[in-house]
Amino acid sequence: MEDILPGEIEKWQWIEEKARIFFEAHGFKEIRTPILEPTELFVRSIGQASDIVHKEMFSFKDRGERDMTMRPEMTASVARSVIEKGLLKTSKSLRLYYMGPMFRAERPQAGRKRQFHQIGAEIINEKGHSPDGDTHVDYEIIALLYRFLQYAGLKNIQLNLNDLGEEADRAKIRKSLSEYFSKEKAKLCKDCQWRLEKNVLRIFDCKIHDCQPVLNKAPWESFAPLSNNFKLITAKLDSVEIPYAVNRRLVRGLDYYNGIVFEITAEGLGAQNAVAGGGRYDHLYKDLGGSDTPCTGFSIGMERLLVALEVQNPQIFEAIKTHCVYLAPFEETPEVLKKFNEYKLALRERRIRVETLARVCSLSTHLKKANQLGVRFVLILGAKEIGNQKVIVKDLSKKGLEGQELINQELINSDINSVVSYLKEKMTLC
RNA sequence: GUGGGCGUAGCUCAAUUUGGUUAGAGCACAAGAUUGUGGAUCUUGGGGUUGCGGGUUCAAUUCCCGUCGCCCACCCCA
Repeated sequence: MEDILPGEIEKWQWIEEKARIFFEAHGFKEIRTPILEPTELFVRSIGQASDIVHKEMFSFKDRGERDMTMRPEMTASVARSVIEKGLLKTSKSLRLYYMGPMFRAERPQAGRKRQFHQIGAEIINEKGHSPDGDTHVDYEIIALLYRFLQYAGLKNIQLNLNDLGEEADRAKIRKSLSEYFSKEKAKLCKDCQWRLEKNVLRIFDCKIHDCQPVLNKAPWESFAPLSNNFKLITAKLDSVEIPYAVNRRLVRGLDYYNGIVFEITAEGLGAQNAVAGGGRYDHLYKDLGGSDTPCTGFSIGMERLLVALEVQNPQIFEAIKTHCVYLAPFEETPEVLKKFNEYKLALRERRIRVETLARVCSLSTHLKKANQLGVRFVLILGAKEIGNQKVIVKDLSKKGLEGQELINQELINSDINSVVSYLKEKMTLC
């Protein structure tokens, strides 16, 4: 588990702000639930046989001997909360988003932490408009995820889709797959033989070389051809030019998924290249004691998203620098010090971050300091400026005297708002 | 849960092969050269329980045992 320190936290604040703006604009409301839940919640939702439940949860008994678990994902917690608080009694459907820490006790690896963070969204009990039915909601959640990642600045987004089949057919599909793999059992690795007993779909995740021929020859298509709904969804994605690939071997490790599932991968993440994943889960609410509630949702790994963004474009977080002004008074006259304090106060009152050295020192020392602090703009203030009724705004991103501008100081005195808005405009332009 | 690798200054590493003086360097940090224009250079300075515990030895960063942590991959997921 990791500390997130100043210098790094700005990136997190940046992506969190983007997420809030984006999801609120799409009609989603934030939900926050406790990190601790009864273990039973995750066993019933994610599934007893899943890797997450049987070997990756931080679980313990509390003082009342209750079995508690630190949440390994958020969908089950959201469902629990919606059912418990009766949110669907006062509104027919819900659009919720969340962000926060999740916990899985795995062996660490590139792009994998035991405490990691997710941003996710769920569309709950929203029926699509006929004649497309629920497929419109599936399309919307996929498009939402895709557009958000674009908005965050991610490039080369690879979207993979699969259709796990309609509920009515699921038992049949599993049975058929089990029959097929049982015949080939001798050719499968130990893990796959275990999966055959516990959860046959997961066999498709196997990367062992010797298993591949058997997996590739699995007659998926004859048992579970792509449904009409799936075709409707891909047609919609085609129409808005969201590229995707159909991957019949994409199965997910959380048992509550049915119907369409999806995953997004990005480059630069090592072996753990999945940035986001999700899908339809129509039976979770009923399994947890609620009523029949069709749902779909996704979650994004924040650590992986930040890594991918930085790998693709190392300059992407530079913009964070611009929201700050350095004040450089370098002559110790009463007039300079008085002006210095006026500017400092005025800027801070307008919530512009101001950096400065506590003591008066040479201009070159000030500039050096401003540069170290990663500040973009410097307000230069000396006796000459006082005399000229001007102040110098220096843009450090430009070399030499190129990025300097003079502002009439009377303007600043008579209307501080105009100076602040001048600076704010400069900052947002960056 | 499985396999491999690594723990020495804030960071990246050297010294360990063959045990031997005060554990070094670069970067970063602090002060100055430098009181009107930054990222450079030079000088000086502060920084270490060599992951932790035990053992062998006159002597352990170095050898042995244990332990903890981290990294990479598998499994699986974000």
